[in-house]
Amino acid sequence: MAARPPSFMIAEVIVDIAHSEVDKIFDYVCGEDISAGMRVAVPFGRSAATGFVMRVKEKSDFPQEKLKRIYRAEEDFPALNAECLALAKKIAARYRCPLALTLRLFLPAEMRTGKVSERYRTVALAAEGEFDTRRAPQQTACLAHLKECGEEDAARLRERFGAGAVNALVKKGAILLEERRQLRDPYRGIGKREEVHVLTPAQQQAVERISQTDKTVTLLHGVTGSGKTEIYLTLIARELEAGRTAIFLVPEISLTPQMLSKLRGRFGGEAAILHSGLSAGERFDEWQRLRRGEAKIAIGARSAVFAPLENIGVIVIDEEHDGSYSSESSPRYNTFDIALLRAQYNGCKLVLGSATPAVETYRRAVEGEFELVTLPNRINARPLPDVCIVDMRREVRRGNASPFSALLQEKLSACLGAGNQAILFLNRRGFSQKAICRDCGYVAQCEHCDVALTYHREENCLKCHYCGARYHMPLTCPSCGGKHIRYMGTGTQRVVSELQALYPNARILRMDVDTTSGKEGHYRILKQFSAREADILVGTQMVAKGHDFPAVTLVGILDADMSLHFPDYRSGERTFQLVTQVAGRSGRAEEKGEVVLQTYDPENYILRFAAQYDYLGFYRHEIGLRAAAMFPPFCKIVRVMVTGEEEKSALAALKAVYERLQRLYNAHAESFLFFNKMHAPIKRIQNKYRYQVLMRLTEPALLREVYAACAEVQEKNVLVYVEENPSNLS
DNA sequence: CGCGCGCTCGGG
DNA sequence: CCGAGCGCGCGA
Repeated sequence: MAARPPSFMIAEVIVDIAHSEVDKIFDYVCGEDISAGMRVAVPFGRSAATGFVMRVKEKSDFPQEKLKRIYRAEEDFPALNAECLALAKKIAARYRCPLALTLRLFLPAEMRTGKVSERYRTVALAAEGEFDTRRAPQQTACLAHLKECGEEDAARLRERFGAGAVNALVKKGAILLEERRQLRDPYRGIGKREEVHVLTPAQQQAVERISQTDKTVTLLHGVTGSGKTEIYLTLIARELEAGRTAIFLVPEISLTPQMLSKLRGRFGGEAAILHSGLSAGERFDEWQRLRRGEAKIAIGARSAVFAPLENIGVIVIDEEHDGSYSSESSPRYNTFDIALLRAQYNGCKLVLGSATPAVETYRRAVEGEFELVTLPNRINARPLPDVCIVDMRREVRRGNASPFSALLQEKLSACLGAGNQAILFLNRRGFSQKAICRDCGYVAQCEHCDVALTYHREENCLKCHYCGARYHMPLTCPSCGGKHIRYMGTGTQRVVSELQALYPNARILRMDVDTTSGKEGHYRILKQFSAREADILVGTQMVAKGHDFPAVTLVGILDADMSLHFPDYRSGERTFQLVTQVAGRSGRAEEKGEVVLQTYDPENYILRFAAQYDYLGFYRHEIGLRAAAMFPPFCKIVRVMVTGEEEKSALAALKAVYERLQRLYNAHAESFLFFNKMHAPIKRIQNKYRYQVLMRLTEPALLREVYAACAEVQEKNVLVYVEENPSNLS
């Protein structure tokens, strides 16, 4: 006779406490009802904790008598599947963070805190057979009603016929009560079932190339309006037909109701939406639908990459260049990295889409690591708007001190005269930080780093955020000797007041952080503008994304180069993306659009290429510069941040981590382009002192050691973390 | 992370 | 000699 398996098992548990001290496996005794991936309640120390079952085994190496028993399972199903468990381990190893932290990524936060559970409603059904209700007219009526409509919500029944009558009927056995799970359904009713669109030959070809390539990753590079979305939807639909699932990722802000309606229209209830705008209950239920396999497509911002799906057929990352795909808190994962792991695990395709791909992504495509599919034409061959570059230095010389060039004023008048709408875009990135000469366009730069210097008001000096060098403020321009050196751009408020003076009859809407409170605020303003309650919309970055305004025929970019000299190696790339995106707001309907691009640097190659919609030209130029200066993708910029409220302990931690890193530097000096420790450019944020060790590495494998060094010096009161190619060096 | 144990120091 | 304060290490 075969040996019977033991009636109890051992569960390997990670307690849900995000601390390196308890980041290890604890063995517990459990029954047959416990399986890997389940959340469980366990005795821990002198109290209880929740934990994740990583594995179930037959025998423990830990002394038998010391083992305790799991109290219970938190749910009757494993919250995490095998893939999620494997992924959580990989992410924890890569970013050197406690496993509990990465396991949490896979669950809706509400589930952990226990504040949310499934919602049930009670349904009443009429039972078979005859029941005596002769002396109770309410009961008779109730039963008749129930027989007629088959079933009814119990609460409504009580409301109508009285709780007493209903309870009596239940007691008699005339009514059966049944608990049913009820889903809180966000966006119920939006999106009508749509006919499947017929693809253009170019779209069809793109779909086939993506399906047939043997590369895991495809970069779909298509100009605005080239129909990328329809390609994604077709790929997703194909996978669903084959019985697989899909993840569709979009940048944080682009989950507009328009987009949702389109997806719902195409996929109906098979699409589950995960994003921050949902209520806790809704998010929990959408997650639950995915986990149970009731929904097959997860749509959402970066966190949706952790969707509880199995058998994934395709993962799409739309607008792949968008900064919101990088996490800003621990673990600072990159959505692409996670998506790639999942694609490899599932043996499926990962599609990256953009009109303006990140330089690093495009390089990986041209180098052959990714399949590159290009859509050079708009779907109905409608031309892109013409872009006029205006030299603002000439405007200043002519005595025009207003934020609007003569050309822009002329075109604005024509636009408003024709009854159309206009958008004025104010590029506030790097606002009030750089020193620019209003006469010749000179921008103060660091001697060693080839990036613009940042003006520090409190010390009245210019600093380089890359090497920490300090410079005196120039009184006269070193280039032309002029005295009109300015430190500030123009705020939206001033633009609006000057605009109103020029066009007293125009209805002007302003959109920036001051006028928008939360996401609702954005939305309200965009809706107003869309409903043509205003003629001109003045705004910052926010106006660039989402939303079609068919009546907009003119876009003015007031200071296109404000983001150009931002102290970030990606400032050129960002400017190109921004200009392309803003220009895309003009002329969406029949009428051709126009764009006026104002700049103090009209010769700038980025603006030239952007005005021509020449991504390839931009890329070739930019990659050459990056190679010459040894910036990413030819190196990795790594910043180790040390922050803490006590200056002393923060400094001690900085010293400790610097010592370890210095050893690494000494051993691999040839792989370091730069290595230094210093104050972070902003020395204190929210009462926390900030120090940093800045490195530029040519050998990415050294990153592991950097993470290790940080994990070693991690202690309480101080936070030590690693940023890879940080987008914001403040 | 949260707790208790034990070491240390100060008071009468 | 005893009590309060804090730092360390444990938790299965």
